[in-house]
Amino acid sequence: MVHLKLKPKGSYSFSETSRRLTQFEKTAYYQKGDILLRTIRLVERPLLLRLRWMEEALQVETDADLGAEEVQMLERRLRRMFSLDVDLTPFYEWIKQNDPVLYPVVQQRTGLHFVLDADLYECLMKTIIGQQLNLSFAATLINRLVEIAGETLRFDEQTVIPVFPTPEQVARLRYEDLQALQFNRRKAEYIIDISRRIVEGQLDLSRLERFSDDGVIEEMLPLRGVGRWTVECLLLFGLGRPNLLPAADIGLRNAVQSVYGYDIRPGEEEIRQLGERWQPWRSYATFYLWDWLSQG
DNA sequence: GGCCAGGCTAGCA
DNA sequence: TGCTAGCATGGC
Repeated sequence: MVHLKLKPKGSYSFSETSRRLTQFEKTAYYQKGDILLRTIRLVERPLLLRLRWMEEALQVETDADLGAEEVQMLERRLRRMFSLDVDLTPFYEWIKQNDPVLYPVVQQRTGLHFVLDADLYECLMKTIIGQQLNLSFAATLINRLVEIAGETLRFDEQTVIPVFPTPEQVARLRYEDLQALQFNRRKAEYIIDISRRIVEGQLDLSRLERFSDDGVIEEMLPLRGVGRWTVECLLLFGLGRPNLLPAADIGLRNAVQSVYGYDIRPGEEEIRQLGERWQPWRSYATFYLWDWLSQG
């Protein structure tokens, strides 16, 4: 058994951060009392993690038998997933000085951090599925894909937790399998075709870590099913880039309209202009506005 | 019932 | 180069 105790840098609110995972996203995380269950793959190997917040740290347990190197790898992965090394103090100071309208929205959520997906493949698949759908239906479809293609790990007698499928597992599906789950034909093709490209070695997502934001956009945009918004989500929820502004996103535009009191919904260009004052924290400004939107 | 969802592609001018 | 129908369904 492995037990990690991961302390965050700066002010970190686990209740704010995890609230989104169980109430809002409704995929990947499962609540068992005060424990949060999550499966991830550590070098292909599926692990069931038990997470909880105690003594101002993220406490992580798994029954898996891991070597010292794997434990280190797991620790790095989790620090990154939960943004434990992102100190938001300068962000709060910056918004206080530069954006009095956004400041109350930010202040209400002090300590709220991004939770990244477990890996880039999972993030890409979820984002493509979520294109243009309302979030609850998107979650339904994601759960159906996980169920049809992935394996499961057992937590206790009654509780079995699914593991997000590998590209190999999704590549084996037929388009019709996903259509039967109420995916539209084209979305079924995007998901399976991209998975097959990864399996065949034509697409290597791990290379993206080293690219600039624009480099990632340039690399990913030619893929069928991947538009600008999808890459922006990959940069936010897969790579954790801090200064990304998905200016065309309908949710961000709606939130800006309400918070800043615009008569009509602002366009992409207006969002870009407004976003200038959030530099170099545009990802977190966006994230807090999204959260404001889903919370009211 | 109608319109909109944290879009994207293909087809057309 | 720029515009738009169609997608598959849930939620309001």
